[in-house]
Amino acid sequence: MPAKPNRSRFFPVEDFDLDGTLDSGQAFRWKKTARGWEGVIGRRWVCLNAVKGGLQAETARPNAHWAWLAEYLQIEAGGGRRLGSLGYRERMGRFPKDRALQGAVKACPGLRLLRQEPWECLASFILSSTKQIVQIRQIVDTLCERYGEPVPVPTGVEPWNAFPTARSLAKRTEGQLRSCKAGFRAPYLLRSAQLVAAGKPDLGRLSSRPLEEAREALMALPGVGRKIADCALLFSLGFRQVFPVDTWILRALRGLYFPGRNPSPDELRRFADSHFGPEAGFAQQFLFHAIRTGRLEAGVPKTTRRSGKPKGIQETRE
DNA sequence: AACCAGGACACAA
DNA sequence: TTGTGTCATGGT
Repeated sequence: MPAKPNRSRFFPVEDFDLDGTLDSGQAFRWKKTARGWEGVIGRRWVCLNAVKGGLQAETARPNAHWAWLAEYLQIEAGGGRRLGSLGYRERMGRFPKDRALQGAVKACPGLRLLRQEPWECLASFILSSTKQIVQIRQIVDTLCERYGEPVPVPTGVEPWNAFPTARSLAKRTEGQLRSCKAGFRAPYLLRSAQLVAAGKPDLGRLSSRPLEEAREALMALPGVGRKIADCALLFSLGFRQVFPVDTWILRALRGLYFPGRNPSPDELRRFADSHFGPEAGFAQQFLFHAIRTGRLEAGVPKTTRRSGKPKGIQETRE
């Protein structure tokens, strides 16, 4: 069925905000250049551009099929009809109809969830703790530069490397990883790489296991707590119901859903699990991006002490 | 120039 | 269980 292998391909899709999605803190390697959004997926260099009616993709080598890219972007692979938008809107239709989330959705049209390589995603988030997104990118870039395999790029494009495999990182020393500015995360990354390289756990198989088992397996890795495990589950293993609670979301939930109160992170996780439903992770990405880009005011100063009584959330009727 | 960043962990109380 | 200090580095 595939046409003859080609280096470029048009994906008809509506409601895909490429800028927002590739710069929303879920993936850390995309760079906007004069050519477009450049990045590496697996061992392939890719350049993406938003064009009328969809996305235009360019690769370095001809592709017999493009399923790998459709999978990453979470859009339909088929050509011809316009696809990808239906599922998108259907999923948003499963969101709760509260004012805060609906505001975030309206503020971030076309924001999408990607499906990344599990190891790259997990390793990136191990490096994310108490780091700003720009700094995570910097560490990841350095790791790729030093320990990733070169991938083919078109002539005239700067060299790109793949994200280093777990096996590659497992061979390094803690000092080497620290010199990539990984700081206190270096031993976590090293030991996790060694375990993953040994198949403990086999990341590729986690996506077909029950959520709790997959989460438990991830949290057994050094440097992987609840939040980082949840990011890997959501962004790379297909568990769309998982709602990672980080400092941004913590403040957002408190400000938007519990004004005047100060629930614990654990309580907020329980609230999120019961409130946001089967697309909770998708909802989280809207809240996160809306708050982080200043399009939605959480308006709550950070506090460590908790007090106050619960207030009902605001509901808007359809 | 302080303050804080898409946290995890060991260790109190 | 829930609360603290610590970890390394750099942006704002």
